[in-house]
Amino acid sequence: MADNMYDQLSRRERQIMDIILEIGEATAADIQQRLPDPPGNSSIRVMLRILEEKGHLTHREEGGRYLYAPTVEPEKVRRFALRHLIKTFFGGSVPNAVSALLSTEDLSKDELDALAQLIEAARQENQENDEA
Amino acid sequence: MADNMYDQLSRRERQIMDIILEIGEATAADIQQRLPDPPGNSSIRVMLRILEEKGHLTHREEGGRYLYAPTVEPEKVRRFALRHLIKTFFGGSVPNAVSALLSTEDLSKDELDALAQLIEAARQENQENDEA
DNA sequence: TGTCGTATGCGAAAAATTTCGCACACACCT
DNA sequence: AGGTGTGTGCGAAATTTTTCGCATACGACA
Repeated sequence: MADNMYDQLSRRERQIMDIILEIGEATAADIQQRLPDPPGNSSIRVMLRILEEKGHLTHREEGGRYLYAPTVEPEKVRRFALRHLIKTFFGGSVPNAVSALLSTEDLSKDELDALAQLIEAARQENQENDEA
Repeated sequence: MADNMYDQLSRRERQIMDIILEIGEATAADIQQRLPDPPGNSSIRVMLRILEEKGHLTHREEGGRYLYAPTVEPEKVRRFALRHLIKTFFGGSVPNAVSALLSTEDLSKDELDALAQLIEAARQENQENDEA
C-alpha cells in the first residue's frame, strides 16, 4: 500500500483535493462547479475548512472570497501518486505504464519527440553512473 | 473530474480495491495483512461483501475460503487511473508525467531500452497516420 | 468424537463523513 | 437607505462508513 496522504482522505476530500491540485487555487464555487453530484455550497465550504484543519490546504482572501491552495508541494504529491499508481496497476513496471500511456493517449509528434529526448537523456545519465 | 468508479469508493473500499488490483486475487486475511491500520478481520469481510454488492468484486470459493477478484477489466481501470492522474497532477501533459517518472524511479538499462523502443514504435505509427 | 483454528454471515453499534439551514457581513446598484 | 447577490461561520442533523461481537460451519488432528 501507499503511505501518502491521499490514502487518508475521505471520498469528498479526495475529490476536492483533486480539483485544487489540478487548477492550483480555487474558491468554494469553483469546486462546486466541478464536483460530481455537487452538494450545496455550504457543504463544500465545510470540507474546505476541514481540509485546512488537517493541514492539506491554506487559504488567502481576495475580494472577499477565499482562495484555497494546497500546502503540500505539488511535486511531492505527484511523485507519490505516480509511484502508487505504477505499483498498484502496473506491477511496479514503468515500461508497462508508459506502454499503456502511449496506446491510450493520442500524442502529437512534438510530444513524442519530447519523450524520445527524455529517454535519451536518462540513458546518458544511466551510462555515466555505470561507469562511475 | 474523473468519472471512473474509483471516485465513488470510500477510503477503505479504495484501499481494498487497490490491494486486490495489485495482487489479483485475495482473501480477507491477505487484505488485512496489507491494509494500513488494519481493522478486525470481520470488518474486512463486510467491506468485501459490500464491494461485491456494488459490483466491483466477485469471489470464488477455494478450500473453504473466499478468494476475491476484481470484476472490472484491470485494463480499463488502468487507463482510467492513468488518465485521471495525468490530468490531475500533470496538467494533462504526458511528457510531464514521463519526465517525473524518469527522475523519480531508478530505471535499469533494459527498462530504458524498452522505453526507447516503445517511443520509436509510436513515432512510426504516428508518421503513418500523418501520411494517410 | 471432541477440540482447535480458521472460515463465513448477520445484526447492531460506533465513528466518520457529508450535508444543510440559518444568521450575518460586505459590495454593488437604484 | 433598502434590496440583491454572494460570501462566511456555526451548529446540528442525516447518511455513510467502518467496526465489532457473536453464532455457526468445516477440515485437521489427537
